Amino acid sequence: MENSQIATVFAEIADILEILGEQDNAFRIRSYRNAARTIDALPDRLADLVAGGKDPADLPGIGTSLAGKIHEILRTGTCGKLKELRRQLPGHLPELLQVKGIGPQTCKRLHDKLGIKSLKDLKGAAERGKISAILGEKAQQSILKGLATLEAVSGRISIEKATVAVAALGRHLQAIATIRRWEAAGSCRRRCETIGDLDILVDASDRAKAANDILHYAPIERILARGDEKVSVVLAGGLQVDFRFVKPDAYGAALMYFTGSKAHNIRLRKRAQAAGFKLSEYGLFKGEKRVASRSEKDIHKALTLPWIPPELREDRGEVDAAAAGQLPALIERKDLRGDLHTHTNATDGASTIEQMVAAARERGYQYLAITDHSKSVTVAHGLDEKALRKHVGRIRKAGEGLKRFWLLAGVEVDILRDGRLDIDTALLADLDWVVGSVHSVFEMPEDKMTERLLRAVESGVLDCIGHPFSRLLGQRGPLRFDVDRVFKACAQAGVCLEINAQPDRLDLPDVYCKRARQMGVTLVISSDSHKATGLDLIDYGVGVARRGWLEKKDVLNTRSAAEFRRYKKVSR
DNA sequence: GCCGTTTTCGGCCCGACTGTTTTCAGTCG
Repeated sequence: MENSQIATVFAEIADILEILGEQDNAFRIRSYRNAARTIDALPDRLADLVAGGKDPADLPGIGTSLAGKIHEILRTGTCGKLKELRRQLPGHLPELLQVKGIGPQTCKRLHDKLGIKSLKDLKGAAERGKISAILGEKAQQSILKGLATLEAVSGRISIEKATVAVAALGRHLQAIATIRRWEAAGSCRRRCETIGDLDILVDASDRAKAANDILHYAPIERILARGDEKVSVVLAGGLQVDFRFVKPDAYGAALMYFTGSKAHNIRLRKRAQAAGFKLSEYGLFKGEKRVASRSEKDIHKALTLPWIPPELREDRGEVDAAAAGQLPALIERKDLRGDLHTHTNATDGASTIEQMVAAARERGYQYLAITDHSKSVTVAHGLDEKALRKHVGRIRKAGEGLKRFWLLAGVEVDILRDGRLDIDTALLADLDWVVGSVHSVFEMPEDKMTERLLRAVESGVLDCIGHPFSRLLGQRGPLRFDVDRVFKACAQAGVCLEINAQPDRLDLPDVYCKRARQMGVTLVISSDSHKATGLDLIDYGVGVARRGWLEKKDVLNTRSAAEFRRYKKVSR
């Protein structure tokens, strides 16, 4: 039983209670939502904690009643309260809340007046024009648009696409004379895996003029809202962008507020409140008096906290850690000394060995591992033993003449369905760096997948597991295996876990970085680049590592070539 | 339904935008 499954039960209870709409329930509903959020953000599996004797009521926002329900959910997979509520509200009404503009009240009216029970019903009613009689013509249009958005993208884009969109938008904003300063906040600044919409902070000397100029940005397809404080638009392709106008003397407060996350903001506001302050996007107030607002640092300082890096702001213990002076010194891109997972034109890459080396040296690296695919990955023209031997010869030759640069001859070897590797072990033992990855048979019972990975880890020839969950964001879910057993085996065998920086992978995910570190596993951040310029994608991996609380010392490829050689000598 | 270094009762994060029961409820972030 995963945390998200437990959280979903509580979230659905909250949704149904809200649709049923009994007024005195408002704060009970909030309790269910708080509990769902708390459980979702836990770094460890609640099921394991409870099995280990932990009382769920020790968690913040969870008391005896919810603790009882947690035990019930762990035992039966659901809870009686939810079943009873579902009887009171037949159909799939909570799914209507996914449509932007529909909240619990509207949901209830749609059900009571039109008998709507599901998204499908809603779409039918909207298309036949039945909604306007109840909610008005504008609401009907808004619902149709909301449904289209929901179907089109299911919302989110990769951090890479968002970063590119911000850069393009930035060129437009830069040229507007009335804009003094601007910055992307929100999930983009926190470097989340995927981005729902962009929040852009704008400090302008003349808001009306600035808004007018902003709206001339060619990719804007539709204007959603236009007020004194904010302008919301949708770009071609469906990305929503909210521009927030802020005063320079409240810039820090606004930046903090719009960076989020929501859960982090709530945590911080409660801390402010407990100290007799009020915190909003306009500043930190004591009564009517504003005591801090210009910069984030000012506000953190007034709350007796050090500045908290945006990547940590997820309400995963960062506020308490800050208060205790125990924030990690997060790893930075400039700490990296090499890249340990790259491809060349020998398989599915586009660049030669020499081009990859040149690109690595340009980036100040001291070492680079070439790790092309092995024979099972036929679509990538993977190498068999004979081809690999030849390729390794070429890599070693290319490395011979290099001064102060270590070119490692490696491979990304396939972990077959039974856990064997698809290249002869003797050959693997001769290589400088061996990444083992799963590229096929992703669906397997959890215990079989665990055995598969354990066998690979314990083979004695692997240096690292590549993209350990083999997920593709928005396309393929993560491998299911016993995370604790596999991580523990990695720690014991001295096998690293990779943070693969490809934007559609970002694998290990951030919360598992934290867990792996706690269990004593060494981590590696790799670009998995298929061309020379692709080495820069490693930045997205650094973002994941930072979100996973990692420091320089936790990541192997922050070590100098000399230190890395010493590590290699003792590891296998 | 949860919680407590003023409290076991009486609170619970804060503000903007939209549409229109035109004074505020509903929704969003």
